[in-house]
Amino acid sequence: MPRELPKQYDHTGIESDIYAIWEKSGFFNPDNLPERHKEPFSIVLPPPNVTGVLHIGHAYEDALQDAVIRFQRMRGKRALWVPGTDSAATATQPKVEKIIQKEEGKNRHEIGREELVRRVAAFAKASENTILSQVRKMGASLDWSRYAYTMDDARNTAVTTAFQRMYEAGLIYRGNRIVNWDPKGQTVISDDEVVHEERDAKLYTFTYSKDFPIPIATTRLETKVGDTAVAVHPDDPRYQQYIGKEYDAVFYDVLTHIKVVADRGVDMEFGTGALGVTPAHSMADWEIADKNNLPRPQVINEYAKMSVDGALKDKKTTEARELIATWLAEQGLLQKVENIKQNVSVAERTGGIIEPLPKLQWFIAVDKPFIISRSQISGISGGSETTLKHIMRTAITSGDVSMPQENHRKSYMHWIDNLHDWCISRQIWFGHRIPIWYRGDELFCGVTAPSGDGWEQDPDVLDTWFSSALWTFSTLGWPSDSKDLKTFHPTSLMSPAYEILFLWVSRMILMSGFHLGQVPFTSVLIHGLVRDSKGRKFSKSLDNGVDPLDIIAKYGADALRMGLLVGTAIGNDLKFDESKVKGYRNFANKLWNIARFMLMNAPDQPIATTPSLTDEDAQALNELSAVTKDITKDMEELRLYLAAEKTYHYIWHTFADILVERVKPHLTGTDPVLKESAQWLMQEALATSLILLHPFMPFVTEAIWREVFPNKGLLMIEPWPSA
RNA sequence: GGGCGCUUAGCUCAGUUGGUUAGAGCGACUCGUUUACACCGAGUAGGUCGGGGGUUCGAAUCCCUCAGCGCCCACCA
Repeated sequence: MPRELPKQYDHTGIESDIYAIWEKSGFFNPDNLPERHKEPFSIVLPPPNVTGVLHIGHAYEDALQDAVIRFQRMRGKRALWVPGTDSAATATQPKVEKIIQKEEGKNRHEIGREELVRRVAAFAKASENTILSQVRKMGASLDWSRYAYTMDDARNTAVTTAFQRMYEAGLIYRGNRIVNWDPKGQTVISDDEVVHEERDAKLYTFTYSKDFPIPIATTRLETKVGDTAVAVHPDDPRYQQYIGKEYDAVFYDVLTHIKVVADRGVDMEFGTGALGVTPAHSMADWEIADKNNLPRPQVINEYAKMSVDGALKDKKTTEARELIATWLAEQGLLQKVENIKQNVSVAERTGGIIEPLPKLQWFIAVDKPFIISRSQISGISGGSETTLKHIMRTAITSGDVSMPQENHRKSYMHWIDNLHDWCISRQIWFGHRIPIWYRGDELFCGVTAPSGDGWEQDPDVLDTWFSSALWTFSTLGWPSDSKDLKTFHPTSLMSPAYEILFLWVSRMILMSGFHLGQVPFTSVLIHGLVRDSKGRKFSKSLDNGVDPLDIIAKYGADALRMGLLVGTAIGNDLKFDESKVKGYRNFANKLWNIARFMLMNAPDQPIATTPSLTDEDAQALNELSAVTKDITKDMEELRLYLAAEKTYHYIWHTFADILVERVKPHLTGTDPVLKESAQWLMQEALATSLILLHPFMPFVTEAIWREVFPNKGLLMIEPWPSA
């Protein structure tokens, strides 16, 4: 008796039912896959923020990676996709602090470190389920049994072990350096978290005192009480005669001692051609002072207030600037004041104006030679001398990590060339605390606290990217020599947004290279950002957000996945277009109706062996086989947008529009040969179509598969046609 | 200042190592109540591939140049 499907495909309900069936099957876990799945293929999900909600960018990333992992699984690979979440401490702690401030009127110092950390951790854990259930809604075939969290025990062990080993290798050191201090967030931030904003500023030209021969220009008068030198270009005829001379001056009410030094970095054209050197409050000046062995007094503190003794003490920097300007004018030392545009460094997260300060921080030395004990990276042999920077460069140039998008590869190499030591300490409380303990002059570095009394742990925590950098192997059991690590590392693919190429991708290469002598992944597919229909980034202030869950509710996850993937070359930004998603909802219905039609005209049982076929039907199957081959190649070479579009096109404009129409009379006619040939064609074309489309639209294809081939197993592990 | 891109139909974009009349989706227009589907079907219009020059038998594709747009990095005190 022919079965009959409803006239319309309704994704509501079906999607969660299908996901439950998949999860129950156990096939998300490669250990449960049938015998034929031998060769490993692994991806580690870029962990979303544990306190976050699924946004359209995640949806895109999930669609992309799930398509790849489903394809590889059907091809017979031992496919593993590892899920996880990130504590994202620098985002999470302030969030919780804000809540506490609002509800209890207390700041973090009133709460205390231990209690705050406990609360932040609890908050993070409580929000975990939100993001995880949302990722499930996308249809992501993640192995939940291997779920990892950056702050769970296994990952904590990995982090402290990694720190200890690098410390012992001499690659982690503590140093006094000018860092980007964010007075608002009360922490150091990395260069990558600093943004530059153009602001109006006043450029003051003045001399320190009446007998000081060289005028200098600055926008930051208040820092000048901390000057210890004036730098001029060695070839500058105006100032050559003064090089090496030293002067005393009472600047405002601070006794300063200024030496004139030569430095080729000084631009003779800018300002007066002379640079007032403030070693403690400028990166460039710090280096000049270092070269010339000059003192480096700090005159501004962590709260962006003056710390110099005298009348300026505890004044805000802006206030001190006004006071000094007035004083200079009164003394007749101020030559001119100009209004200029200036780029101000601002903390991306808090909006605080960066105050460069000298601070004791922990760093990873990227240029320091060390002996790598073992290495599988081409061009770096075990036991040879190398540097972390060299590893990061070689991983790409050797091709061990394939980064086929040339533009991204170029900017990666350019970034490596300009890379400085990585400051890994942060002055917040929630996060991986630096595994260093002090007792008097003693210092201990270890995975666990030292025994004995009087030890105090370093108060700082690690940059969140430190733990993220270990992610490909910390999720697979490292530091133990686990089976997973041996089987699935290096992972097969990493697919991050270009935003985090430097922050994350490069640092994974660094860590994996040092700790395992391996690359973390063998290929990188960098994707673009999802923007709104006008090409703007999604942001709260623009209120242009699109909630993927709303879209899923309206059109289904399958349609959303297609809408995100089709027609966008991977690596370029894409504009989110709801009408496109709607189109793929219609497509799901089209496919559903092909199946409906087929079932209406099908024999009771699927035909087991090829019957005698008409020439036309045989040719149609040959064409399908050619299409399959083409699509398979696109999938292998990660041209997912083409594979998806071609599949769509075949199903709608060849299968539905041409084949179905052509065989209709045969199916309803009386010639048994024509009829059986047509039935076979329908059955085969549908089966292949479902397989080809499954990586992109897993729900509707699996749902149809269950209706049409109830005696077969799950479509998600159906073998991909070998073509 | 250094680096990387983009400019193809009204809109959003493909075009996979240069190869026959440049493609898709959406939109527009015309026609269609055929029992798979109106979340549909049949069809039509629409592009000198940003401008100019060059290489080649052949260029949207390679080179030079001009114009416009964007991103990343650094940052002048």
